[in-house]
Amino acid sequence: MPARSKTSDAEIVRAALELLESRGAEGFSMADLAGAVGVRAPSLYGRFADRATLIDAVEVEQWCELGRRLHAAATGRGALAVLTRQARAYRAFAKANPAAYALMFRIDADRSEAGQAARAAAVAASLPAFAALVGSHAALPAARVLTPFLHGFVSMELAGAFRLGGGVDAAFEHGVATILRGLSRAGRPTAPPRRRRPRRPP
Amino acid sequence: MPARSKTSDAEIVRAALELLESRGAEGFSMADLAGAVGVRAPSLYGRFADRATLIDAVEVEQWCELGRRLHAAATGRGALAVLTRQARAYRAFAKANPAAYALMFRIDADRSEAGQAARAAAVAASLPAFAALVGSHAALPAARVLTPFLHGFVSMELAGAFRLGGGVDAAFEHGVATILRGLSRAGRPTAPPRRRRPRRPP
DNA sequence: CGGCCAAGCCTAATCACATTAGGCTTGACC
DNA sequence: GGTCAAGCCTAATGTGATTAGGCTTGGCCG
Repeated sequence: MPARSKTSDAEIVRAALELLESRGAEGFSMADLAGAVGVRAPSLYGRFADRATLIDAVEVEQWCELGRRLHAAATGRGALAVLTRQARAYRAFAKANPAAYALMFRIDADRSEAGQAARAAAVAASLPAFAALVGSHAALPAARVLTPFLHGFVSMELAGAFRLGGGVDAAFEHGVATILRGLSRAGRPTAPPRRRRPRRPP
Repeated sequence: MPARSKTSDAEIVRAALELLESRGAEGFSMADLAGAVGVRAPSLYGRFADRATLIDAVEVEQWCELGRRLHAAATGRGALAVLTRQARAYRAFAKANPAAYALMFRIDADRSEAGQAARAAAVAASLPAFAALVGSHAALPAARVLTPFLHGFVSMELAGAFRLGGGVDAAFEHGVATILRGLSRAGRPTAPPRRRRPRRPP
């Protein structure tokens, strides 16, 4: 590989994230990004097909990061405690990286393979705790109650909803607790078995 | 007012919404929009300061529309039934107008006054039902559990999450039911009174 | 009735970016 | 000591928002 690089894919992605966070999705230009890593705009196209691809790479990176944090929050025992910790980690991540977070959930844009995978991996981080809480059969439906709440809550928070007064932190804790309570009591989705431990000896 | 107009603010907003829905937020250009209402791009600037202002107007219009639908769904009695109906109306609206929905919750962009108000009005449509369910004291915290779930769910659905299998419709119903169950049983947020009907005779 | 004037449009710039074309340099490898 | 691909760069090109300046229309006032 002749001619040593002035930068790297990883550095570009990192710089892009930084720019995105500081100036918002608007005001983010290829030229600025290039400047941030010490090259000219056209040089970026040797590494990423176009702006969309680049942004996609940032998104993937952020899904991985979120996955890491959720895994980190999964230590300790007690499904309720773990899920609560993960919920807080999730919100903290979103608030610390609002632009990236917006990216991760932008509605348009077809996802790349890598994006799908990274997202799925992140989401999967909390499945074990759900399984412990409601049984492996009901884990996915249960995740589909808390996860949307988390996403909805932080995205509304970031979008500046919640202006009717009252503490936002308290509302969050209240929501998590309410949902976990609703989940742990009863609440089978369609028609799974009543209890775990199937296949008893005949 | 001399020189009769070829179009109107309202028609422009309507056309913009249509374009937005059909081509996505990208691919939406002032020139296309102008063409759709029979004028040239620069003429739009006589009515809206710039693209952002125009998009804002679309957003406000959509908040009003959502508010109308939620109000329409609020008929009939039984707080649980009303909230369930509103939840379905909410999801139906989002799925029918995905681009508009994305607009309504875009994270960046400072909201205009009108935007704030329209949003608040829409959100307020379900407060009475929550009050009936959990008492007026706890209505707001309760709304802040279900509403984020609704938003999170449909926005994840639109963003193409939920690929791990299982019926999405069923997951939605399950989520709504779970949360309403969690809310109706117990679940006071911070430290409000145990029961309604305060102020008993001394 | 004829002139005045603002509203509403239009055409022709201007500007900011993304993206492409074509070419120079460097250093690994022969 | 020459070859060649990687990695950059400068100079276009193209698209889309936005601005500048001017034409037309029709209500209204004398």
